[in-house]
Amino acid sequence: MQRTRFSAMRCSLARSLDRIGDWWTPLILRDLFLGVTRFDELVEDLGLSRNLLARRLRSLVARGLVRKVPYQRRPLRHAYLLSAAGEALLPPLLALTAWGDRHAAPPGGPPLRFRHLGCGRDFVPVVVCSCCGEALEAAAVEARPGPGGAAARGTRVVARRLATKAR
Amino acid sequence: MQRTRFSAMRCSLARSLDRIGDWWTPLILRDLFLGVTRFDELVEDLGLSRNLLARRLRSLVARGLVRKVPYQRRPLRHAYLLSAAGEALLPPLLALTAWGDRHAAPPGGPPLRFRHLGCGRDFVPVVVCSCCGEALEAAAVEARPGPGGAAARGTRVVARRLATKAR
DNA sequence: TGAGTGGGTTCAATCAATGAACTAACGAGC
DNA sequence: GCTCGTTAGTTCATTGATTGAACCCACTCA
Repeated sequence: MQRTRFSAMRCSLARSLDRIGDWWTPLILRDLFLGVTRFDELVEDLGLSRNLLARRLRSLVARGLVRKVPYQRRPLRHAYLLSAAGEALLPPLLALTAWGDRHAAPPGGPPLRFRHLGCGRDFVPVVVCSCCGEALEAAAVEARPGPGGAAARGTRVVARRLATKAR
Repeated sequence: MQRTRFSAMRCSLARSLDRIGDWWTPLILRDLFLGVTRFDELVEDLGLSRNLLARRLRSLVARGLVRKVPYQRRPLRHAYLLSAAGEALLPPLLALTAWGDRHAAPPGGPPLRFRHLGCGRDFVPVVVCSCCGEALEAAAVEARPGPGGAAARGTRVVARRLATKAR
């Protein structure tokens, strides 16, 4: 009767959520990106229990999203830094943040702004098509079966549904 | 001792997670987008308890991400459809899915492919800068304080850290 | 009248999160 | 040598969330 894990599902969103879908995990990753990288800083910033933070960090390190790196010796102390895979999560999380700015904004406007060092300006993240560069909208996206598809838990009905337009 | 809600945090990522961060919720939204829109279909596809699905759908409808729409009368039956705000979540979720394809791929390759009806080709979602159109990378993004920022829970340390580079 | 369908609710058992208290290694100062 | 302060955790009881099974109800069709 353990909580259902998503890792076995034949769906990349489920497999992403298996890595970062736990309560607090995306906020921990955000803090690591923002430079809040030490255990006690994370506890103070987020206000979560030390207990849970330790467990989440262990899991993130084990899955290769975070590295535990010493920032001083004598006494030995560690900071938690994003790995390459962890940094690759930033753009999706930024896109989610932008959704929050638009559809769940806190009083007073966006709490954080982001500047792109490439062009030097404040920006909004936009998700575009890799082929034509156009901004994506739900109505213009069609799902089709991929090579790794299967009718496992999480795609039982979806697999049937997609098979019809397999082409 | 209730589970910490993220809604009061002065951080748009936290406020997004307050809406869709619950266990199962992003997968429910994915299924609605893929056309799995009825209660029993969702139960069969995902394998979650009817109990929990009912609670999640109620919450999504209450928050305006999903609409409950009759698809037949006699007997009256409802389908759950994405609202405009719910559809706006698709691009961020697609970006997260693409991360899963790269960094947590299931055996056999991507389970789903997506086609952009704008250009007619299969694509990968890319998160770009709204100003220059360049693909975003963590190293080229700098966070700065916004108008709605504050040192509440979730941004205690972050707010201090950002104040130094306020200008 | 009886079975079937779709869409839920109720309930007990177990897992996960919370918050407080505790541990431990080390250095600094007296 | 001894105590105090830092940093980074661990342990534990309490409460909340998830699970899976069983049940309910309105409605239709044979």
